[in-house]
This record gives sequence, structure tokens and C-alpha cells, in this order.
Amino acid sequence: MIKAIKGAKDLFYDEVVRWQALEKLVREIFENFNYSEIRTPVFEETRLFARSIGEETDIVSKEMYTFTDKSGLSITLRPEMTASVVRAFIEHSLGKQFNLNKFYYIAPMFRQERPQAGRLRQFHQFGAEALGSSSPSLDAEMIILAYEILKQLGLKKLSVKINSLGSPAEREEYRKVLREYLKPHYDKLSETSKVRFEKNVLRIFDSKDERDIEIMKDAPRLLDSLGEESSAFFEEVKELLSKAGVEFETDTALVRGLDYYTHTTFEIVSESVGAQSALCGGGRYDLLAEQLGGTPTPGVGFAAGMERILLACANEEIEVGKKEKVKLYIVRIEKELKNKAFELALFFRRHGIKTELDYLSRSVKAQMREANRIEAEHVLILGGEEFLKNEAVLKNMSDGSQKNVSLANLEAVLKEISG
RNA sequence: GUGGGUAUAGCUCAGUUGGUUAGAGCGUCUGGUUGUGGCCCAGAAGGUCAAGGGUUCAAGUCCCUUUACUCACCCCA
Repeated sequence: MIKAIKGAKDLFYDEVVRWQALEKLVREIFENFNYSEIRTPVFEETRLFARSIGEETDIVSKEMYTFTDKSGLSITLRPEMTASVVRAFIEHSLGKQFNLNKFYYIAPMFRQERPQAGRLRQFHQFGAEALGSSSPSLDAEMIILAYEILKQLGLKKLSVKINSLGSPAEREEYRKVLREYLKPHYDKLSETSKVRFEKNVLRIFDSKDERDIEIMKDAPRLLDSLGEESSAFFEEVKELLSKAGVEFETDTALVRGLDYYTHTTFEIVSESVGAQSALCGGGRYDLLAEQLGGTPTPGVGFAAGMERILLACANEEIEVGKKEKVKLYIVRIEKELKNKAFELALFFRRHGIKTELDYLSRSVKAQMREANRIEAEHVLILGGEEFLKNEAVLKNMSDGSQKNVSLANLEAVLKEISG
């Protein structure tokens, strides 16, 4: 048997209903905040991700689906969306059309990791990117947006963590300070942290190794060494969040894994999923556009993992979405009437009534059972003596009542069903 | 990439210290009188017990290998 690729899932029936409901909510909220949807190709030139996400990151160094196409070009299935959005922004000179561009997306991403709860190889994210403003109100808006969606879904066990990585200069300065602090402890660090010491010191904060955590406990914090401007920026973000009623905590150890972040970074975690508890994360990336060869343009964004969100909803027993019931099921008694039934079904369907009928030449009893199974609201029974009078029986399935209706006046039947 | 767990019907799972034709619930299908659902009743279909090898008179059950799934590490959304 040929099966789906590891870490890639088929969705159908009830599961799809949940996804559609989530997508609908996401769209509504993004539209309210006046974000417009952006769609970019699922694959890009490999160097786009190498340059933006960072060569040394795990994503780029070992998790990408990369292949060479027939022209010899190295292509990669996108592992995240920010790089693509910024690429499109630069390619189409969108910054020259509008000073501020606010985009959202709902799209599949690909990373070749070992699947586990809340982590797939083809996974789906919704997210937003705002390019062109360095106002802290946008940083706050991103967090509020993400929070709003999760709240409106009904999720409870959430915590919002925020931090600031400061300006690039401050970050660079802090790197030195941190290295200085770590030097005497170097030998006690875990192997991965030793590597990070050279390549990306900040990431040592992410370590779960107990000895690393012990060492990092007393490490100087980037947040404490921020300049006046960066501090004021961060304060304003926090103030806006407080006014918006978003409860958050400052987590000085929150260092995001992607190289392009500056200033605000944030994460919303849930207790209701497994180990992969981050439902969404993001931050500001003022250097990225320039880094990708565009004119310097400040940006902020976030991405949220849809599988994780739905998993959290399921674990908190939140029902997401409801399937629309069939309004009318057409039962035919005599088999010769099957085309008449088909024709009638088409009439109702064309008038916006969700209609179903038998395609399996089944008995009347079986057709009724089917109508009941799919919870059809009404059944129209076609045949017998009523049909000779150009009438049919319309049955209300919830109370079992039925009445004869004229097939010469389908408008009246429409009214009956819709009312 | 490294660990742990699991693998029996479409789904959720039983299957006793290895012992005859492998079970249940749900789901599906048919019927319980002519043209009517739900509840109930009766019946049916559906399984190379993940695959391969080994031990044994005898393996779903014990051992080995492989594969898949799953959880965790790692990383991240």
C-alpha cells in the first residue's frame, strides 16, 4: 500500500470542518486589523532561506527539503514564510507603492524533522508580516492579533512571553559581555552550548541542560544592557499590551532561533499540547529587508502553528466549527424516477439548498436511513400515487411530520425548506 | 540523528501460564411484509493477527531482524 509521506497528513470529514473554521476565524480577524492576504510559491531558491534564516540554524543546516531542479537550480520547499514575504516585497518594490504593507497568510510549510505531537513535516501556519514601520504599536499589534485569535477560539491555558533583543549594535555588544561571562564556565557547558558559544551565544539561553541552566541563571541579561531608546521602545510595547488586556510575562531568556530578529520577540505557549508547546512566535526584524538586498525596511511579524492550535483546542475540549447539515434529501420510490430525483436535486442545489440523493439504487428504507444518518433536515419523497398527481411528500425529519407538496410549485417547497 | 512505547476487522480495543474454526463494541450492509429514518431485534460482510526469520508437536501469544506509527530529546510554529 502506498502511504502518505511520513509527517504529512490527510484531512477529511470532521477534521476538515475544524480546519475550515479556524481558517475562517483567522481571516476575519486579520481582515479586521486590515491585513491583506499574500500568497507566495511553496518553493523558493535555496539561498533565500540560507541568507534570511541563517546558515547556522537547524532549519537551514538540517531540516530543509532541498532538491535540484532540471536546470540545476537549488530549490527548497519553504520552511517558514517570512523570507518569502520579504522577497516578494523587495521583488515587487511594494515599499514604493505604500509606506506600510500589512500582510497575512495561511499556508503549508515543510521541515524534515522527526514528527511528534504538534510537529509534522508538512505543517500549516497562519501569520502576519508588517513591513515599513518601526513603530512599537505594530509590535504590540502582532502580539494582540495572535492573542486575539487564540482567545476567540476559546483557549485558556495560554501564556504570552515577550523579550527584547535590542538593536543590532546592542546585541553585538551584549554578545561580547555574555561571552566574557561564560568564559570561566566554558568547560562545564554542554557540548551543544560549546558550539553555540562560537556560533550564536544567545541561543545558550534556550538550552534545557540542567548545568547550562544553572550557569545561565546568573548570566547578565540583554534586557538590562539595552540603551535608552531600545528600553523606551520595549516599555511602549508592554504598555500597549497592558492596555489591550493581554497578560504577558517578560522572559529574558526568550531568544528566538532565527537570526533575523531584533528588538521585540514573543512567543505564546499553551499547557494543552505536548512538548511542542509554542503555539506561535515572532518578533521584529529590522535588518532583514536590507540583508536580502532590498532597501532597509523595518518589519515585524509572527507565525502560528495551526496543528498545535487545533491540538490545544482538542485537549481543552473546545469544539471548533460545525458541519453544515444537509437541508434536503430526495428519496425516490420507483427506480424509474431516479432521473427526476436528480433533476429536482439540481433545482434545489441551484437555489442554494444543500441537497443530497441516492446514487446507489437503494431501497426506500435504506434511503431514509441515509437521510437520517447525515441528519438531513427534510426529506422529499418522490413516487407512488402522489407523483401521479404531480405531488410529493415533504417530511420534516426532526418532528416526523409530513405534508404533500405540488411539484408544479417548487418555489413554495423552497420556502417551506428555508423557513 | 538518539532514546522509550506500540503494531490483532474501517475505528477503539479484548485475546488468560504458547493449545483446535481469532473475539467484542462502534461503524457498514440486509431484513423485521406492499412506499418512510432514529430505538429495539435478527442476520451478514469484513482480519495473510505489520513483514520476514527463529524456537516448539503446536506461536496472535516467546526470541531476533526490518518496517510503520507514536511520544520524548533536539529544534521550532
